[in-house]
Amino acid sequence: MSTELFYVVKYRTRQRDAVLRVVTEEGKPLSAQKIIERADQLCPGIGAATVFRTLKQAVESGEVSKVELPGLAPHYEIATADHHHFFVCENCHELQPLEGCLDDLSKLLPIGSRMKHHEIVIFGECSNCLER
Amino acid sequence: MSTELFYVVKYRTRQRDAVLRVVTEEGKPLSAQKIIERADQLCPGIGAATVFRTLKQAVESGEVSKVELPGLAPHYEIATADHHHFFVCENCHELQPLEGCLDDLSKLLPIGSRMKHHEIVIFGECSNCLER
DNA sequence: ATGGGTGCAAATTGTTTGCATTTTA
DNA sequence: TAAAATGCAAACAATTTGCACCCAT
Repeated sequence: MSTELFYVVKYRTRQRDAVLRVVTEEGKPLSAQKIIERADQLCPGIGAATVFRTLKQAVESGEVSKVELPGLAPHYEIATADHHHFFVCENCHELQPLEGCLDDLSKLLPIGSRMKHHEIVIFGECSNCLER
Repeated sequence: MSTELFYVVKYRTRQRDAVLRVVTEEGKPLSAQKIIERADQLCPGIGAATVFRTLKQAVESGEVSKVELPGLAPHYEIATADHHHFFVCENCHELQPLEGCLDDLSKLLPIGSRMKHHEIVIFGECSNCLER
């Protein structure tokens, strides 16, 4: 009986959990397509709509951050408290979080405008790709 | 005769010229949709396909730069020699070119990777929107 | 039996492509 | 008359939505 209840509870949350597990375990932002692909491995037959719905809700609840970078589809990562930017490998298209930031951005700001936030992206080739 | 020839020559380049004229005259990057809209005013009935084709060719020839920013559709501007970034107003979604840049980006770079280029984007509210 | 979660398929949006026609040289 | 440009409509990719259904409470 208790095992049956356990199974039932697991079933109820299986799909949405799979999505969040994928996002959590990766440690770096993933595109929706990658998340769908991996969630489908954990949970075969999961619909893309479910993945998108789950991501949207998780972003709204603050559990997940939507990472938007130039020229790339939106990526998703588990929300963290720290402020960070990304390195984008132009070869393999993987992202790497960067530590630290530059703080003198305001000197670039147009007169009369107010800065709310900013984005810094470094493009190049990652160590993995350079080794080959 | 000569007037007829003149007319013919003008006709031949009307559509593609309209696209480049729109991009040139604006002085800041425009989205494809905005370009289509304005080109259609200059040159009613112009097809979206022609606009996209023209933009693609102009980018390939180096005449126009494709500007990709986080969360925005690609924008297009007349290519310039100088390196610059953009301010994005989150209210009206207009872009403003920024002067200057930050030069110590490499300190953020992951070990073993090579930087090819970078992007800095400042989001906020522009002076126009703040005044109201 | 009520309501949230789900998959499917249709709708949407933005862009690209194929193709027949027009225009140009 | 051969090559380039054009418009239309179909194709496309990524995401969203409508809807009927399943399943837990």
